[in-house]
Formats: sequence, structure tokens, C-alpha cells
Amino acid sequence: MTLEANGKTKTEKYRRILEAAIKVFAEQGFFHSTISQVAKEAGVADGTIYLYFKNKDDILIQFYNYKTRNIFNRFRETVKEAENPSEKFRNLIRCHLREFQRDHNMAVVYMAEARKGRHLDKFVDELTKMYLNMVGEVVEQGQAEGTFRKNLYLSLVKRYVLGAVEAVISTWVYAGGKYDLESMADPLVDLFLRGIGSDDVAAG
Amino acid sequence: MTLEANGKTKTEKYRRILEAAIKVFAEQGFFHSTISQVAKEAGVADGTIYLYFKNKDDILIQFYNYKTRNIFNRFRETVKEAENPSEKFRNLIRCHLREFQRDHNMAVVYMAEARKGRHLDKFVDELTKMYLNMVGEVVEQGQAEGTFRKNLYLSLVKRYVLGAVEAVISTWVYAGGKYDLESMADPLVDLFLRGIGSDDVAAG
DNA sequence: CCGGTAAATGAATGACTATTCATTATAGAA
DNA sequence: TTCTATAATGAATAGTCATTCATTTACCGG
Repeated sequence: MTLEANGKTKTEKYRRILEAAIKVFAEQGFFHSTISQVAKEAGVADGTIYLYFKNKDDILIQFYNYKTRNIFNRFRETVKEAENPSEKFRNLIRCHLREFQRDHNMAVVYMAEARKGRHLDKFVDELTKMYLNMVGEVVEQGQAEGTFRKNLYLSLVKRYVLGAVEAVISTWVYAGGKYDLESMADPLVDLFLRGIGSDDVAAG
Repeated sequence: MTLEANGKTKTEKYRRILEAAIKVFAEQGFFHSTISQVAKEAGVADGTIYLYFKNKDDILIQFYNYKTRNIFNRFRETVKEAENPSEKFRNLIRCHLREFQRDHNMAVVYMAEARKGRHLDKFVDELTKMYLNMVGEVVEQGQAEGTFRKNLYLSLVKRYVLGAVEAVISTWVYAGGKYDLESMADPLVDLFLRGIGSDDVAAG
């Protein structure tokens, strides 16, 4: 029986390299990291990396595949679980923060490298679109039910939500992940829903 | 009289190299750009670059100095001109969008590289803080005057505003600067002030 | 224990490119 | 015109790494 057929050792090593790579990338940035460093961190030879990945870029691409599919499934679930649009919205934000808090290295790499290399654009783009769509659906539902305002520039709203959440995550990453990120969810949702204007003035 | 004493040719070449560099960086990304490309774009020899800049990284650092000081002065002015906090807030956002729209290459480089290299962190950090402080001051003034809600998590508000504005700029950059960015200001300010919740529900 | 296949190794290769510096051009002063 | 100091040049250097591949190791069936 080969290792491939077994399917266990192969997968384990693949994961080990991937986790090692993300750790190294998180510490040094993608461009400043070397294959040798990744290999060392993973406890394999340099050449071994190339049995599992096409090249250095491919490691990042696989990373996005490996991690973000899972996360997006969790996003979907948490949205599905909620009963009304504003609860869906709150769950989505909370889950987003929780998942990034869960894996600090991933958060660093995602935040730092997501808006970079030409190759990755297509994939990151897809993910971003998925997220924006999710926000869009929830907001439209909320509009239909009367929880959210009707006169919203929807595509702007979607960007604004994603941008603000990512900014909060970036700040947390930058601070070294010292405080509890998930607890930002409620105040943030409050801002999204009510804005910063005082109620009398804003409504006018 | 030397060129240095003259002060004109020297500065002109410095600017020429800087603009060329930003153009190249915007097209290829900092890491994928070579000094030779920058030199070619600027119409000088490779070695000439090193008469004006310490090294490749220094070009980016100088860029942040050269561009963002001006922009921040404009931010300050536009805020000073407005009479009340919500007008100050609106002016700030509008000016932010306008200045980035004005120089597409700058926008690309700023958005792509701001959250990267170890060396730049200190400087980008400073600029970010300056911006956050400006937002903070305006919001606090607005709270004192009753235009903005009292119970705001201020440090969160600052991040949320910057994050959302940057997301809107990123989207514009990514789309190739095709549409009018400044016109996003009013809808965006509206979101900041009123949020997305319908007034009756949000107020409850 | 043997033979063969798959997996892993890591030294060697080949590109690439930031940076240097010996040389050349320039431009004002005398 | 000649001299001098400054600016500019770009070929050569030196170092870095991604990637390859000839060799070794591990493993399994028979």
C-alpha cells in the first residue's frame, strides 16, 4: 500500500507544510519568506515542498482554498440559523470576527496578502464576492421586512460593511491579537444599524 | 553655480524618479518592480537612482513623505473650513475621496503597500493615527454639540470610518478608476450618520 | 529477505536584480 | 580654452533564492 493510497500521511504532510508556510508568511510576509524557511519550519527538505505544491505562489493559493472554504461554510450556517435579518446580520459579523480570532496566523496572512499578487486576484475576488453577496442578501431581506432602510445604495453598503469589519480585524492583528475580537461584534453591529448621528438629527 | 545650489534640476529629477517609481509600483507592485524599470521609466541610469535615494525601500518611504504630507494638510484645511461637526465630517470624507481620485497611481500604491513592509510600518502608522485623531476630534465635537450620539465606542468608530472609506477607495481602484469616486461621499456619509437600520427599529 | 515502487532529500543550478564604483559627461569659473 | 567639481552613467559584482534532479531512504508484497 502506498502512502498516496493510504491517504493519511500524504494529507498530514500537506497540512503540515501549509500550516508551517502560513506561520512563516505571517511572521515575515510572503515575499520575504523563503522556501527553505518554510521547509525548516515544517521539518521537511526544501525539495519536498515541490512534491505537494507547484511553486511558492501555489502555497498561498492552496492556503486560500484550504482555509476559506471552511470559513465560508460557517458563515453560511450562522446566517441560516438566525430567524430574522438583523439577527442574521449580527451572526455574520460575529462569526467573521470569531473565525479570524481563532487563527491568528491566518488573519495576518489574509489581511496582509489578500490585496496583492496578480495570481491571487481571481481567487480573492471570488471570496470577496461571496461575502458581499451574503451581506447583500441579508440586507435585502431586511429591507423587505422593514428592519432596514429602503433607500440604501446597496453596493456601497456591502463594501462599507466588509471594509469596516476588515479594519477592525486589521487593528486587532496589528495589536498582536491581545484583546477579545469577538466582543467587538455588538458595538460594531450597533454602528452599522444606527450610525453615529443622534437619533433626532439623523432621522431629520 | 552647481545644480544642487540651483535647486531646480535636482528637485525636478528627484520628482521625476519618484513619479516614475510610483507608476511602476502601481503597475507591478513594489516587490515585482525592479530598479531598472524605474530608471527606464524616469529616463535615467540605474545608478542615478542611488544619488537620490538610499535604496529601493527608501523610494517608498520618500513617497509617503512627499505625497501624504500635502494630502493631510488639505484634510486639515477642509475640516477647519466647515462650521459644524457634521459638515466637518462630510468635508473630510469628501476630501479623502477627492484626493485619492486625483492621483490614481498614488491610490494604487497606497492601498496595496500601506499594510506591508516592516520598515514602513512606523510611518504609515503615524499617518493612520493622524487620520484617526482627526475623525476622533470631529466626532467628539459632534457629541458635545449633540449632533452625534453620546454612547459611542470612540476608538471603534474611528477604525470603522477609516476602514469603510478605504474599502470604497479600494473598490474604485480595483475597478480601474472608471467611475466618479467623490460622488460616493454623500451616500457614504449618510450611512455613517444614519446606519442601515430603519429609523423606528434602530431607535428602539 | 529481496525487489521494486513511491517518497523524501538537499546540494547544485540558473535566474534574477539591488547596489557599487570606475569612468565619462557637463557646466560654470577663470 | 582649460580646469574643477558635481552629476550621471551602466557594466560588473555579489548575494539571494526558487526550482530541479540524481541519489538515498522507507516501505510493502511475496
